[in-house]
Amino acid sequence: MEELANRQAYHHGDLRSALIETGLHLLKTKAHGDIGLREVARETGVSATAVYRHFPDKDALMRALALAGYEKLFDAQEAAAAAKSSREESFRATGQAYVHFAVANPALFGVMTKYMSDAPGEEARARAAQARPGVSLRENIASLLPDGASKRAQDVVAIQAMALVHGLAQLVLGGQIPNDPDLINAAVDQFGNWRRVQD
Amino acid sequence: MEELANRQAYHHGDLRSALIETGLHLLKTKAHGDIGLREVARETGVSATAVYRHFPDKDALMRALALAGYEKLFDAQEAAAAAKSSREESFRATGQAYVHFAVANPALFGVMTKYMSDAPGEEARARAAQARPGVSLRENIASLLPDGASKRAQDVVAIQAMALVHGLAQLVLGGQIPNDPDLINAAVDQFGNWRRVQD
DNA sequence: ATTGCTGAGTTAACAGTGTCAACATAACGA
DNA sequence: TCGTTATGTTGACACTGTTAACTCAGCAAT
Repeated sequence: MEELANRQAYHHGDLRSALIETGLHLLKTKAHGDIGLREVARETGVSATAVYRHFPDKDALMRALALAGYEKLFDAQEAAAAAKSSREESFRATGQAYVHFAVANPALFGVMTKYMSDAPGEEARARAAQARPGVSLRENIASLLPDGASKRAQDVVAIQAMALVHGLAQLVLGGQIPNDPDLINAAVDQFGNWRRVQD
Repeated sequence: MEELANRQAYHHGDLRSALIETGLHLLKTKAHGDIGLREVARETGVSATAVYRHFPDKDALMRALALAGYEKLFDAQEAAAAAKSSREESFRATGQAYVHFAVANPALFGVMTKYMSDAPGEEARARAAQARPGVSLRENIASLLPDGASKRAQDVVAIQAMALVHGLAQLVLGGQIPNDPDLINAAVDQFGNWRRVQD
């Protein structure tokens, strides 16, 4: 029986990975709305309480999914920036990649923002992964500033860049601004323009 | 008995208002996390199913709360902008008011973004109220553009302004950037600077 | 090899949720 | 005064996250 085989497989410890995998799969097809602990357990072909052998509670499972999402997002940003040569083009690519990732994976992005926010005693790896997309933007934008720019100026510009792409993503997902790639890209691009003339 | 008096009062039709009121009260004290239909009914001193005489389902109740929130936000923006004289100062004030409102009412703001997004067949009043804060920003920012600015340029700048303030709010609430009013205000202010030099 | 322990899964149950159906009753117009 | 209708009620259903008690595979040590 394949069930027996699966159960034996899970017994070696890859149930945790399997849960995350089906979780990501569910989020890919959901588009909107939350995902349930029982739902992912059921879809994995395992009892609901089996989840608790690998995660202390639902939040922990969702944070693991969020972590996987942030890693995917970071990969997408790197891939987008790799093709570009200039620093400015790299910044634009990473920013646009952020928004496009959110639009392409709305449910996953929702989980990322909902469960990764303010992670209290999370492991260092998780916090690092979450911060990476922001750091990515931060480095690219900092390289565009004048050499003598103050740390304060760098902070402000970095925060603006993060807020711009995060806000764009959220507004498009919320339907408050149309999902028009040209418009989105223009909004990101002109931020780069701004930086060049700024103080 | 006050209970009897309340029930009689509700019978005249102000239960709907009462539910919204206690809902807003609950959101004020919650800080984080969702609110429940049964919870607000219980707190109002009424049975859970009574809610269904005034709202078709939980989503409708939450959208009503979101609507009330948007109206409050708009009032806060107007109050902040009223004191200012120049258009540029008005824009800054409305933008900062947006972020500060979100930080001051995190749970309510969460409901606004979660339930007001993509309202399908909502009444015109609701959509209008939701759009008002954005319109507020839009008008203020448009007035800063050169007279001959294309509609496209206006759209892009308006979207950037909305994304900036919305993103700032979300990032502060998520703990991804520190809740430092000076930093936030600086981020909003320098967006105004940018506009002035832009093409 | 048997024994016993531990890790990883199971079922059963509990509190809580949103929602529906059936019932009660207050308020008002004929 | 008497229905009718709007506005409440209780009871139930399916679902959720979570806990407790149980089963049992697989490995370590005698």
